[in-house]
Amino acid sequence: MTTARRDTYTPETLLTVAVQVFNERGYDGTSMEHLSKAAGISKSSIYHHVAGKEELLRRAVSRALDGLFAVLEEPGAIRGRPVERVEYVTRRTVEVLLTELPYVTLLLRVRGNTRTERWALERRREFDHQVADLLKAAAADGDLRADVDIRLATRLLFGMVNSLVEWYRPHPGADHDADHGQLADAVVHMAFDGLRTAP
Amino acid sequence: MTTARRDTYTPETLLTVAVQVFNERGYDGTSMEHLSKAAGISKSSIYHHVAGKEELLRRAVSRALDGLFAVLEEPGAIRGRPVERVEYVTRRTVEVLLTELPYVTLLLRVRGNTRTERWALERRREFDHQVADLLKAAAADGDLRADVDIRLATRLLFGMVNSLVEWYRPHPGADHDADHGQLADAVVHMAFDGLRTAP
DNA sequence: GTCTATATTACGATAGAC
DNA sequence: GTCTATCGTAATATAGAC
Repeated sequence: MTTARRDTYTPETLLTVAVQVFNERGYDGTSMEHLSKAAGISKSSIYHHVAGKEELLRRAVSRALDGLFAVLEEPGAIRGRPVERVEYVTRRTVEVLLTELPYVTLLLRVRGNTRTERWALERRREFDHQVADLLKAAAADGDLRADVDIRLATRLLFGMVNSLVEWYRPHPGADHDADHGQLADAVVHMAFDGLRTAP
Repeated sequence: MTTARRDTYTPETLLTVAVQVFNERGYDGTSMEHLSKAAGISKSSIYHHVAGKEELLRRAVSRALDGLFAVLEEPGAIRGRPVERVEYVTRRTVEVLLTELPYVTLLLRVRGNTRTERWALERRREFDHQVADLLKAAAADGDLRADVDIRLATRLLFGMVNSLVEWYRPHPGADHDADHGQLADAVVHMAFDGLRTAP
């Protein structure tokens, strides 16, 4: 395949740089000047690769959404008891979030000012809705505490999962898959079993 | 005291309008033009009340931080077993977050591009650190599951709590105190006891 | 593919009249 | 306290040379 070293940009490699800057400064707080400095090429050179700032945003959130929706198609998400499927989806969502960290981070910070942003928000809602349906089925099976409001539980669960983007940073030179798996386990454990010793 | 109706702005009443727009469009995505439209006065009139955009941000995040830090001074946060103090602080943090919703929302979205933003981030970290210390003490007492990493648990707990700003909207004409209390109960219950039926 | 130069618009903030 | 008019700067994006 291609070697890692590249001395000319493609839309893909440029995206890597752009998403990092977007996440540091915020999308609206990032100018094409900021991007050009970070990429080490001039502003006009960026326009040679992409149509503009919003295309970079669209590519980034698309990648994040594709990763998340793919989880819902995996065998573990469509077979078995609902409660097991929910746990599977939660675990895999954490893993995708960590693997595609910069892209998901950007997705979760979108506000809705442009058409692209509103489209992203809509697809996010659709994902959340599908997981909420799974939780509902698990509750109907009696596998979740009866006093839990499902809509609320879904939101708190995602709140916990999504908050990972606020602090997680990959460990240099570590086994990322193992790292992500452990973190996913911790999230699932806390969400479903709680923090307390003796319930 | 003063009547609710005001036909001229004060820094306080202007802040109410500004924070709402900031939360809808993002701070960086909000121009003085946007603010002037929302407030129904001209841009230059805004400068009569406040020094500029950043002062509005500073006032807003200060209010949020003051509310949060005040929780740590309450009797329930400084007396009793650590595990009870953690639960108390969690519950009260939720309540303050809901009572001061627009201000805390803005605080939680600050990126660090200006001096004001970096100051806000620093104070937030300090608050988180103090709660982490409480959790640590609760774990030392054996009141939290032994396999839980405290640093991680703190982050997930705050992730869950802070995510409320992403979807909670006050119910018009409802008893807000009761509403907030119920939500706080649900959050504490999920965090400490989990979602599952039979652990 | 990358550059310099520039068009054009939007932004934060100020001046000064009323 | 609010306005219109405007300044200076920084933004997105394009033109055209190399």
